[in-house]
Amino acid sequence: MSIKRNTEKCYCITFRKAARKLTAYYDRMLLSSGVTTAQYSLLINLFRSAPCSVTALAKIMKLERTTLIRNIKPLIETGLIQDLSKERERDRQLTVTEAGLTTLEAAQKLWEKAQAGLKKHVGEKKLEKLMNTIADLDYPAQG
Amino acid sequence: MSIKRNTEKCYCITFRKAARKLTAYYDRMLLSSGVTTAQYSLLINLFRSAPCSVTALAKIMKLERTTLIRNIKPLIETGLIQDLSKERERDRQLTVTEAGLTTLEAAQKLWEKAQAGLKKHVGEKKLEKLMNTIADLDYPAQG
DNA sequence: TCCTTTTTAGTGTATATACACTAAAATATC
DNA sequence: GATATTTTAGTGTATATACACTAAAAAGGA
Repeated sequence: MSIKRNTEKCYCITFRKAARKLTAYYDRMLLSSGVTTAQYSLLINLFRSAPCSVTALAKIMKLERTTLIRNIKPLIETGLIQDLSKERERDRQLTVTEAGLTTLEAAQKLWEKAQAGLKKHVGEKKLEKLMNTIADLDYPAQG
Repeated sequence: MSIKRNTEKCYCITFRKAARKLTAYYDRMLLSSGVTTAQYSLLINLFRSAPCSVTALAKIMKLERTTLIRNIKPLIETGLIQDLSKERERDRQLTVTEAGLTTLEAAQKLWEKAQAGLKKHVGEKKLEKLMNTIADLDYPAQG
């Protein structure tokens, strides 16, 4: 049994914590719109591509399709998204509803404030550099 | 109704995606140990501080206490963690079990490989810089 | 046309996360 | 010592995520 007590910081955990903090900031900013940051992302992406199937939207958003199905659910229930496809039709035709557009408009304004606030706080150059770095990151297949 | 179709990339969403990818890489690396990266993190942190209450561990890990309670559950069920506190005692006394230590030892070796693999792939300097940047990030309170 | 393959959607189950709330134990205060 | 306050744990509920699997529709090929 030889377990090291002191190890370097875990890159993964550090990253996850930062992502949570950042999410909390954005969610706080979007609070009055009634949607979360993930939901805003879903709405704006659907808005751009509607009418759109779940699979197509998942590809656009680079999200697991089954995750998207789950994320869409509360938005359909609250009437922000609707499915125009017919009974027994395979491809869904998701669109943003009128109510969804109203929400989206409000959320976008808040989101812009969030982006601007972050830029101001962190520094745009630093932020851009950071984003470019992490967006390009890919990982070893096996290690 | 004025919703912008083309906006800059969302810093939050970009970050979340990167965190998911990174997590997938670490989880893949730890697969044969039987624990996820988050569970490894929990185990090693508890190992360092045991016996330890939920609240204390949450502070150490900078995690929501109620989140930790939920994360601990499967580890108690699979016998990797145990609670030595007595009936009706308030403070929990969480410790890593023998089985937990065995798992932890294996997981730590894999985790080290994951860290090393990432360093090699991304470049240690770049990675360190990135981590320092994101660890220090804090966010506007209101925007 | 019939059969096979591919595509699409969805469910079951699980981890990870957090907020609001309750319950109870421990501590402080009078 | 009795009461008020603080601390600790835990549950209810919800979003976010992903893997394994099933079902059914659509497309392709013989």
